[in-house]
Amino acid sequence: MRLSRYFMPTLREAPADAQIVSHQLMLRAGLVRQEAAGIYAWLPLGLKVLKKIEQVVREEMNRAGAIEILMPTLQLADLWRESGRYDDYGEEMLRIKDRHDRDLLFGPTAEEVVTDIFRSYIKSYKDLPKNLYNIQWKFRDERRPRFGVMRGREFLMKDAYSFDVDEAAARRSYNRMFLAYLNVYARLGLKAIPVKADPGPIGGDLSHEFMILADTGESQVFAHRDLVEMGAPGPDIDWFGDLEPEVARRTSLYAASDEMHDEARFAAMPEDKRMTARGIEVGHIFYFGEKYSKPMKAMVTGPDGKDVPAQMGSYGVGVSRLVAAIIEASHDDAGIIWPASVAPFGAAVLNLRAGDAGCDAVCETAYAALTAAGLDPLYDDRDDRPGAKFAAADLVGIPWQLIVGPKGIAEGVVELKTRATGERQTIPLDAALKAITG
RNA sequence: CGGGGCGUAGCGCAGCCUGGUAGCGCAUCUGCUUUGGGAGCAGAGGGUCGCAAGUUCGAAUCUUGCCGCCCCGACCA
Repeated sequence: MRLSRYFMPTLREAPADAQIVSHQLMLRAGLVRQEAAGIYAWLPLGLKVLKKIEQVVREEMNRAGAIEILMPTLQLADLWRESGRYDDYGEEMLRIKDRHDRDLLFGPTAEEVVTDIFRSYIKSYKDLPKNLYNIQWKFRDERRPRFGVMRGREFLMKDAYSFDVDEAAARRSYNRMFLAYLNVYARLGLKAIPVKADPGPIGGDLSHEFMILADTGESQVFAHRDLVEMGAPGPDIDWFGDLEPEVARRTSLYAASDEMHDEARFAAMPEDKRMTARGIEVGHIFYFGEKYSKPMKAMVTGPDGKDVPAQMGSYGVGVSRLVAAIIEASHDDAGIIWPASVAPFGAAVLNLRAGDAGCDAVCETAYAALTAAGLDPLYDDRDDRPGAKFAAADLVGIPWQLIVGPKGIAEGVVELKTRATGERQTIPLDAALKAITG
């Protein structure tokens, strides 16, 4: 993309409304524009990042055996009356009437809809397990939206729903999502730790929140230090084999957020292993059994010929929240530092003297080569000063900056800067291209 | 929802206390000079001062109501 033809409105100063660094940088780098409290328009750069995160989530869900569908944002109130949640959900639910005076709502989540889909088609234990997910906009009319897209009212969520014939099978479904989530965060360059979460009225131990560590996190996290560095299981595990040992290895170490914190257990750990930090919740998984299947009569016939309600679990990832969370975890004074997996462009070509024949020619060559290599480069061909280009490239956080100026041209070299480290090398163009394309 | 703060040009702010018809920086446009970390000079455009009512000869400024946004808290299957 040539920047002269693109739409990337950057701001030198952050709007006063933005208090936390990710929100400030998202506005300054032109990722989003606020339309109302907790409601944002996604500008080109922000949309690219959002789509990339979405794709990582999609790939890891698919790998773990989940199947993508797309459910509507507007849902019928009648379904929620079946589950009993229409009255329970309260003011957070945005309620709407259509022209026939029929009650609709903007979905804050989709248990009812997915259960309705499931019960319409699946009747036998032989068709289980099933895990259906979608990546769709949700609306929760939060009392106090804040921190930009971190806690918006409208937000993009990946929500998956598992269906099994009994609790043991549901636990296996749960384990698949548990490990798949760790892979998602690892691919996004995040260190996520699974913490024990409040399982709600169902009880048991099958509920975890995934927290990434950042000073601006809304939750306090207490955890065994080793969990942070344990890493993800990777894509090559046997997803439909026995995952229990792999999950147990990660859940046996202490980790809890404030509401589940057990000071005695925490204090029992060696002092150098105790870690206290702020965390951002970027995922929540749990098993809730028959909570929806029973009232909504989502029944399957078991091997013994008897009908039982499906055992369900649900698994959420805040996709739009992850954009902010990644920035919180990865930035410096100059701007955002995107992990390569979600960077809006793979590399930037900075023409320090647009209009100079030599600079133009080298930049065009580099731009074509990077495009051909699939890097999706951003070419800053604007008639502007070098300082403005450096500042913009740093701000929007593109991993590689290929800097082309008249000084280097005279000596047959360009400069290659790595955004994350600030490291620069002055080398011939072909060497720079090779370094970028690997 | 309780508490606090703020709404003045696209962004950041001053002016308000003590009423006299709106200003600064950045950004934008034009010209010239510049060109390796957000350039300099000269000129130009852009504002129902959140909305409404009131007080007053006169309101960005004082009063009242409403709306919007932000922060803290509570809340967050």
